[in-house]
Amino acid sequence: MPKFKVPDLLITPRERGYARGQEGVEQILHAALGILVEEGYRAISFRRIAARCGMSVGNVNYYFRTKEDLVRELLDAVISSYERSFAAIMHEPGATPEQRLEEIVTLILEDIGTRKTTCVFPELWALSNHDPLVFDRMHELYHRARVVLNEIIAEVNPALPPVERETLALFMSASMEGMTVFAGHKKPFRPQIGFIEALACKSFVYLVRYLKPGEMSAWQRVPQREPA
Amino acid sequence: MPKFKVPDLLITPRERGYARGQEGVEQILHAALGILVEEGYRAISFRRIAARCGMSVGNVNYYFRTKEDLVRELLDAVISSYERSFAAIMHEPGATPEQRLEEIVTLILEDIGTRKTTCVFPELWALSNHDPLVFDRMHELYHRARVVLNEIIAEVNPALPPVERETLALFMSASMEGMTVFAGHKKPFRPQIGFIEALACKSFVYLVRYLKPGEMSAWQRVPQREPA
DNA sequence: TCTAACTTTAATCAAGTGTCCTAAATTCGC
DNA sequence: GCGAATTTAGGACACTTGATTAAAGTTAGA
Repeated sequence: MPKFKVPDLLITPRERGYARGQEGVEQILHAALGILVEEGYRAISFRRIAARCGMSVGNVNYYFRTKEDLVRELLDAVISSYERSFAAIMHEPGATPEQRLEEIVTLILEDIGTRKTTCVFPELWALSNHDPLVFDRMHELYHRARVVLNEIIAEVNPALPPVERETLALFMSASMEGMTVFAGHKKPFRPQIGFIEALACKSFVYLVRYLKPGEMSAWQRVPQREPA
Repeated sequence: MPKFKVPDLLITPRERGYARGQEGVEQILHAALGILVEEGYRAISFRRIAARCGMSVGNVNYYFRTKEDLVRELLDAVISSYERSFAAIMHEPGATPEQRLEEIVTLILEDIGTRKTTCVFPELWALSNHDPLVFDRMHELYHRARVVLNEIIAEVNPALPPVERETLALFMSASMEGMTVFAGHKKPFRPQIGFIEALACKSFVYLVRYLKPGEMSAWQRVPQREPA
């Protein structure tokens, strides 16, 4: 049903080495992803990866000199895959903004139903609380997602000031991400995803269309103060 | 500004033992929470807890015979605290449904701004993917949150069928939870929380008020099929 | 063929884990 | 203040697991 599907990993080919070697890194990264999905981030180790893809520990370590290298490349492969999907939607010709919005909502809500996404993203969110590198890379991904939403909003409702446009994009993105915990893979509300998708689409389209410039600012009661 | 604030832990007193002992468990649980917040779930260990609250390892082990006991009681103390807050709002007399809805939105969006919540919940979401006990306890919490929302929706829009009411409650809950990653403690959009709160309140109130019975079902295009 | 790329084996070294035990110290109701 | 119940310290046990490396062997492809 969905037009696009996000691939598990987008691995950038190495510039040197045999074809066999490329196969090796891909095996390793897929094994690492498997462990991340099935047992969580902290379970990733050279030993476990080796066991999972029938390699020796030393060989895994040959491809990735340090664990940090490995994890960085793994996250990058996961995240890049999403970025390419967003870019595809953005450059899709001959679709109305509303159609593209519904496409994005469908893409994301279908994607959070996969085991990979349901498991990997909460892991990323938790990690990003302690690891600045993960924090940056993850928010770069979300930024690109919002760029697409922003563009759609600007097309439908050009009078809306940038701050309000961006807040709206953020609201939509966060709403969908939040669904992961409730309507993700094997989650209690996955069966209702049809209702959820419909509600999300309609309420987003309504907001995008009929939100009046300045309205959001007017709603705001007392400005929040930030603690030092 | 918010009427209610969710306490860090709600610890049920033991039935036997000295007062000193009760102090002990509280020290331990607070230390464990601190580690969970600062270093993540996997960092919790008897030794680290002991170090953090100036106790001996043996003593921590005396209060909690196994690590599983400790973690279970910790999560329960965290979660119970929320449940009590929801109950407080539910039984608040003399407030219109809309007022109570705005109160809940404010409570939750303020709460996700605390370091504790921003760190603990993503950890819970990740854990619940692998640990059935965490899964159950966490979804029990969210269920209670939705009960409150459901009641409000039913008051404002009694004609709405239960399924649609529940989907709407879910949508609101998930939208707010999703904000944790973006507008939580030290997250990029925390400063815009005023805008976000306003947008959330207004769009939720709008949905609750003007959603027509059967509308959600009509929007749904093709029913999703579940993979075996 | 011959060299660069791969692969294994085995080992090192370090840190950490939960749990249990004993013996001393302390609470606190009486 | 007595004394039993409770709390504390400290260490020992018995593992598991971790990243990383060195040396030797194998394979691929120009």
